[in-house]
Amino acid sequence: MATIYEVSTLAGVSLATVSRVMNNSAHVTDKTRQKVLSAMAELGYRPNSIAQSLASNRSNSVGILVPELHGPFFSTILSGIEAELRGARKHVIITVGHSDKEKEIDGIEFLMSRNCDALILHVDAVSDPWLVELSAGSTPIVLINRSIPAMASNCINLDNEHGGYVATKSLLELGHRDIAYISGPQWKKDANERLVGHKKALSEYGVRFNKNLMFEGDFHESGGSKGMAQLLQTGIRFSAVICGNDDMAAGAMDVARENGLAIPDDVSVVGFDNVNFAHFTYPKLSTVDYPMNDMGQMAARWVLKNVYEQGGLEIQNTFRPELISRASTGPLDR
Amino acid sequence: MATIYEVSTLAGVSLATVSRVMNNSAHVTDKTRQKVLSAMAELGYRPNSIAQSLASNRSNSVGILVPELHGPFFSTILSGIEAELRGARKHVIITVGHSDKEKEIDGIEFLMSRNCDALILHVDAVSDPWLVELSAGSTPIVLINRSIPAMASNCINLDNEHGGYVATKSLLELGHRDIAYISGPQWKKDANERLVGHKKALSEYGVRFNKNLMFEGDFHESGGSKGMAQLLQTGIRFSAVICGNDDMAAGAMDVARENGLAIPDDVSVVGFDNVNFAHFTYPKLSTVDYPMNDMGQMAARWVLKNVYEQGGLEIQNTFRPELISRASTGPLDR
DNA sequence: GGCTAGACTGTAAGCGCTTACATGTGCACA
DNA sequence: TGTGCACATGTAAGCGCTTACAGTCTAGCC
Repeated sequence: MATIYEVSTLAGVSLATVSRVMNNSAHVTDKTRQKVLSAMAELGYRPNSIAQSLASNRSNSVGILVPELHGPFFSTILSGIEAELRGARKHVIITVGHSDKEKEIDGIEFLMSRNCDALILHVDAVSDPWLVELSAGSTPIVLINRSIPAMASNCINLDNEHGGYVATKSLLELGHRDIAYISGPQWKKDANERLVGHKKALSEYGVRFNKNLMFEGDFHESGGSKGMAQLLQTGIRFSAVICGNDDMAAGAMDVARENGLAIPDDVSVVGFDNVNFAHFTYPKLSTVDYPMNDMGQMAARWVLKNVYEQGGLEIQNTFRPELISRASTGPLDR
Repeated sequence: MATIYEVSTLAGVSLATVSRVMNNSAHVTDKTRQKVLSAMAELGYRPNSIAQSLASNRSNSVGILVPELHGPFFSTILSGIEAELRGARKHVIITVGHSDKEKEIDGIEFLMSRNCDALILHVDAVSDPWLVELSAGSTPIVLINRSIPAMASNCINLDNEHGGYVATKSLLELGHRDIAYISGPQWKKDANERLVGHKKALSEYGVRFNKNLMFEGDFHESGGSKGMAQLLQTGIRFSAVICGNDDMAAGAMDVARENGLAIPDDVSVVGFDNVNFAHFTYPKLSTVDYPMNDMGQMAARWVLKNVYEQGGLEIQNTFRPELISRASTGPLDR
């Protein structure tokens, strides 16, 4: 691979001039520029971005950390980030945290050691104070799907509480009063906030939260299955169930059907996230729309604006989810 | 951030010794090693991997290019790659090609300019000869889901033809003879090979391929919908339809149902890929299992073996898909 | 013609590491 | 005591760029 040195000798100019042409960083006469450009073309020169990065202390790459790579949720976020950054000729280095504290820290350290210009993190396990401290360092940090007051402007998050609220309210409006809830793991903030919204809606309608109608799942399909199985076993009557995400909703619907329940006639089901398969389920799942792609895009835009100083960009820190009403919910009729 | 220089002065040794401790590259007395290690710990030192990479011409990172980031298919492949590489403390830099020639080349050039030690590519648009030439360069290349005889040992691929074959054969065995086919874009190799397998099975059973029962889709849900709509419009009778992938199968099933057809009683449907939502559809989709995770893992393993010289690894270049029989297919009864 | 400002280009010192080579040390052996 | 050798450590030259600073050249002015 040709180096800048070879380009400079072929063009008959100095290294510095070649560098200037590459970076448009100073006045270079058109004639010189042409010489350099044609030398580059002749040699098929491409700058070594590692060397650029070392010399300039800027890598034009943004580090991303997500809990998982597979599954529709995070891949859609990634897609939003990548598309936005790619348009600005920046690139992504992706790491996985598995919602595990050590792995998250390890991943972040790796990204920092790669001189990333900024980090976009979807972390679950590390603590708020740790993140606040991290963000006080020299590498800008954006948090996605997490809200920390001390660094609010670095957070791109969903109003999960509102999501939980609208999900529940939609059922209340349909006349349901005995509403079960299969939550995500409560140590995850988003799962917890959704539950808070649920309770808020209940209390607005004067319905008492019945903790026997709640099951704490794991955000996976199997958690939904288990949850539904357990709820049915209690023998307590319920006409609707809200699930912390769509995966669990799918599991819950399966088990409900296996137990001879018709959806939505016997039990209405609401999910959360509106992932790609939500409209493939049977019946098609009513769910709370999580604008993952948009939020990924917004996180990337934050970086473009605050790190790469691109002008004219509006940042929206909080997204308000809406209910997507499909066929898995119906009015209470008895 | 502390540099190796600060570590060396604090430990009272030379730069070279610190480097040796980091890389276990030569004999260093235990006493010296301890001094260095504690100096590192005291300073919270982490090596700058950009500088390491420039000096050693090795980046410990593997470049990945996939057509898309969103959707279950590629994200599962990525997940397989990342997990395997992560275990070996290697990292991934991910780029997207959008099945567009220019973007694919651009992405590959970016990855090479980042000094990736190897590239794992899922490319659709660039030509075989171009890839052969690329792979003759100094950066090792692995192709995933593509088979080029001239570089067969660098290819990790699915026997797509066999997949198309088993899908069709399963229907033939159920008694179907009028079998429609909604293919992927025929310029994509995998789509084409699946079709070849389909025809092969037909001819084995003495059934003529009817090109009026074929529709060329785009691998997206909407392509499946369009395909089914068009097939129904022809008025030609068919009792089963095979789709080039699961997304199209989902679209096709929807349209079939909208037209009053029962699945599988009026029409059997088979998909391809077995993506995450295949068992969420109604009825649950019979499909050809594409071991995306395993293949991603295998591509990563190839790199571990051939680039990072990790011993004891078996490479399997071709994977043979199997049919997953679910509820969307049934015997022909008339 | 001599002078100066401003535009262009070159020189060289790093960025934080790795590594070939040189040097130093201690020990076994004759 | 001298020799040779293996092991431990240091020295310094890069890796391919960026960029502060210095130098050269031209045009415009008195």
